[in-house]
Amino acid sequence: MKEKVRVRFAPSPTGPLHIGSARTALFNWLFARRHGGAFILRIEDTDRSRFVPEALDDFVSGLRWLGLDWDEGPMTNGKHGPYFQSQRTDLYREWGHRLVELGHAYKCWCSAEQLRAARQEQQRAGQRAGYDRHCRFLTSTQIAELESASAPYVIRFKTPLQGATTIHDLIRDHITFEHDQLEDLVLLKSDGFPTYHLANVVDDHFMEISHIVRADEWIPTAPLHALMYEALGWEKPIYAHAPLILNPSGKGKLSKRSQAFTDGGQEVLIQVREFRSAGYFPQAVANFLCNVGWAFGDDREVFSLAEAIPRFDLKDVNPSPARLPYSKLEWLNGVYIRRMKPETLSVAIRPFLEEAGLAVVADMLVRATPLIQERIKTLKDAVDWMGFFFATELRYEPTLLIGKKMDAASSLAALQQARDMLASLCKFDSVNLEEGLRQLAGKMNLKPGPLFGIIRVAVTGQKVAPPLFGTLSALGRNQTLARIDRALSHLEGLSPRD
RNA sequence: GGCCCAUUCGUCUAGAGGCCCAGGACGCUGCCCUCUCAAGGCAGAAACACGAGUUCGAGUCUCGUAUGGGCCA
Repeated sequence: MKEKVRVRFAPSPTGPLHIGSARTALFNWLFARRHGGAFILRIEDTDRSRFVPEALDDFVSGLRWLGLDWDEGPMTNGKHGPYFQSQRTDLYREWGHRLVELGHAYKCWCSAEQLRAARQEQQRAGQRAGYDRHCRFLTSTQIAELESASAPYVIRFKTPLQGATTIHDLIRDHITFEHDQLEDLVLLKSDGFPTYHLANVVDDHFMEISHIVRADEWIPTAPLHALMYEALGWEKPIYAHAPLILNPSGKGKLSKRSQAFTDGGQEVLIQVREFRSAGYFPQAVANFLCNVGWAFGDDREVFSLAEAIPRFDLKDVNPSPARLPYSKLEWLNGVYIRRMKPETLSVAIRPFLEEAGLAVVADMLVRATPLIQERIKTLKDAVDWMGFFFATELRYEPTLLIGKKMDAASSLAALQQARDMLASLCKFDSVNLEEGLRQLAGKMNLKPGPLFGIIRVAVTGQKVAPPLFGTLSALGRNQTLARIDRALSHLEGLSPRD
């Protein structure tokens, strides 16, 4: 076993950073940090047809946002670069041919038509599908002939026909594959580009990767890779196949989805950047991801990555696939929000308000933030909870102004008296407001609830809003009175008096 | 269809043979607090897929079945 822990996260730049990939990256990172090892970022960009140029930026910003820093890879130094597979194709070609020289791989000249015909023949005969190994058994004269015709070929791995390969996996112990179930897969394509298998094995070897932590879905390729290491005489890394993340329905893996969708009313986020723009904190998302497939211990659910590092071990990762408990993320994000300093929170909230088109007033924001801190679950929630502070004109159904068990006329009278009292109140702060309004309710023989409700709608335009007295005081006397005046005219419209 | 993986409350999980008539968390329900909504407090409902075996004893080990999933076709 290699003495130094070196792990890698090796995404293909085919789209934005997926939450499932992020979880794999997180486990790699935790493992590296736990053992004082290196976390390497490698970009597997040999598939030109699916290449998305913006993907790299998205990976970089997504990983950084989550707090996962890499020791080697794009934008950092490293002795094992380059870290883009597209810049290493000579290496793959070299080792692909070396495998042929060593007798562990062979050139295959079969055309697409030949392959299709062979497959159909196998199906008809009820045999196992897969390449029929035609070129594996070519005679040397046949090979020489094809070589001299310089016909296009691929390089296939020569899988042993008998025996079995056992993969040692940190998360699931041993997994054994019979060789007669394996295929002679393509390593090097006819255009000279490597397949995933070749590039992966070559890179992991030369980058001195000690542990391969990847998703469950790669288990079937593990025996091929192990066989390749053996053929090349290279030391094998240790495998750890992390459980898959499933769709919320439990049907199918989440990775198949590329962007957010709605499932039974629940918004299902897929891309890391979607979590970000939905108003989740990176600490909460990272914490949340840790709790799927792994447990901190001591019945603790809330913790930082720094706290997780010393306790993390791949051996403790739960092998069964899981869905993301999104409702738990909401709760967790709320926990982080409640723990923050209000000033910090208001800074985080601001862009979300602006995004919603609100004209944010800085000191109003600072005054209002404590009122909503324990009520919002995401930063985006702030738009609904404090948007009215910044609205120039409130829009609401005037009948909402009618108090519970009251009519328009009595509501109008109550609001009018409240307005007079608020206008004359000596100090417009929470304590005074509460005292004044409660006294007023008593004087008018009203229960406080209905009265406060009328004022709440008048001032916020909503039936549900932050605590009334704090809201009024944060809003200030002028705004409060102006909004009440508007409400009074609404009520007058509802109760025409002669 | 072949190979492979997995299976504890609705969900995420703890549990490495007796500490488990199974613990925590989210969610849900009820009560308390209360100006609405939250937050908080208290209480509650809720699970070892099934069947054999090993063992004095199995959620925990073995095998089979079922179900779900992955890869390939």
